[in-house]
Amino acid sequence: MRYSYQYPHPAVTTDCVIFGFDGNRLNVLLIERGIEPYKGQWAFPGGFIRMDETADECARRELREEAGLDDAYMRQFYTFSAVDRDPRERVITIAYYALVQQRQVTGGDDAARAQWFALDQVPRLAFDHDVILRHAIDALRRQIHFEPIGFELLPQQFTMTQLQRLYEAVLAVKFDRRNFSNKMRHLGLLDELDEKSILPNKKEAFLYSFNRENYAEFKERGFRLEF
Amino acid sequence: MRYSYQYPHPAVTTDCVIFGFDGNRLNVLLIERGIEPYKGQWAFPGGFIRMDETADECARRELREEAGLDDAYMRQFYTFSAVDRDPRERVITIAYYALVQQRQVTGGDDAARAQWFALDQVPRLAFDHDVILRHAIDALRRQIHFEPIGFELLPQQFTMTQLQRLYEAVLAVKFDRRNFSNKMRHLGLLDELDEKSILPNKKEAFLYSFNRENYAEFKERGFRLEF
DNA sequence: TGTTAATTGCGTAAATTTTACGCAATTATT
DNA sequence: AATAATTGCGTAAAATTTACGCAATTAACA
Repeated sequence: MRYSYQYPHPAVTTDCVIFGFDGNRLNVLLIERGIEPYKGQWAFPGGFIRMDETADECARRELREEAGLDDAYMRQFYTFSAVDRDPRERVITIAYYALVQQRQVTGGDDAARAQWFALDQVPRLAFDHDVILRHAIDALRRQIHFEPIGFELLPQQFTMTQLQRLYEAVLAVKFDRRNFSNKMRHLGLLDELDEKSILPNKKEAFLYSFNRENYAEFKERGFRLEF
Repeated sequence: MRYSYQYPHPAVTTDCVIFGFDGNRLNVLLIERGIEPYKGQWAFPGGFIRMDETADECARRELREEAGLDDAYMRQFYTFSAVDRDPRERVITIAYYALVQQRQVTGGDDAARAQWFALDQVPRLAFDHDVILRHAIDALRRQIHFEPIGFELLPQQFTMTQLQRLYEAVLAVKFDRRNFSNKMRHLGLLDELDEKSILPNKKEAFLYSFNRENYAEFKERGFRLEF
């Protein structure tokens, strides 16, 4: 008991919902807790903020320490402050979601066990992390309308079908293959590459990459897919 | 110095950007600080979170205490955590914006002085509140595409022109009067009332009100105005 | 009181975008 | 060799967006 204040202070943590895309479905990376409370249950990587780091830095550090992930796309989406969301003490958590290429991480490292779960197979989570997950999905869906966020989930080069599967997975809808392709190509967000893909069990297809020059403008002006 | 912890805890506050609409422009309500730091400078109403209240409750309490506002529409939009954003100690603030009918509040009450400022006439603000304001405007613009948020800023009954002015003020664009009206009426979001308005210096016009039944669906599915 | 300007209601034609498909060519599977 | 899946390239119809016209009413002002 070494740090004292005139008024009570809550503890502050960051938690990070990590979304990955396996080419077909959207998944989340969970960590099995090694300590109480909720020992043995699944939770998002996260931890207490240090006095010399911002929330962004904290979230990024936890991501590295607990999930072995560097350079992930991250976004703060909500701060959860229910009074009794942590049994130990008053803890307010600043929640982020991250988008990563799923193959980057397979197992976690260190002591903790990390595992990918499909969105409809997520077990009961520690703390109020169920609530946090629901909010994260909502935030991601909202964001995907305004920003070409999905590109963070795909490899540098991808086929149109891969891109479509991603959008379908995030928004939980189905698009017409030809219309999706037409719309995407006319948006100017993609560069059509000369190469073609060689994917297992697939016919070869054109490869695309993300056009960084137009990225900023689409972030500003927003863009929307039919649905 | 009466509250001690094993690890250092940051202080946590909420701050609230209050948007009002005067029929023509979007304004923010600022409070002149009566105490150090930044005494005499303008800032958003806000204050330290209590251990028995959520951030939502805290923001609502501060709104009532400092701006005399009850029942405002409020929304958390970002948490600011720069290490030295407060000269006193490490303070993390959970930021909200509120939408109110501007006539509800004129002057603040209590000791503090409250005043409406047009967005382009906001003075230098205390702390990092300039940054917070910028983020709040961005968040509001983003939100207005998905949710019929603007209705919180208008009286129960309003004319189509009033609604258009509101959207124009928030998005900083101009719409064609006839197209705006057509689109809005076809959206099904409005109830056309039998009454007509009697506004000063205006020709009488039909009054509309917000159709609460369709509100939820539009929150879900989103809707977008041309621009 | 007469004239001008602003405001409102009600259109409509053209341009653009969305939507719903067809069809042939290539590749994997059996 | 036959069948199914995948991809590329269209196109016509439907729906929406965009850019205006025009008359009627009210306010403002000479």
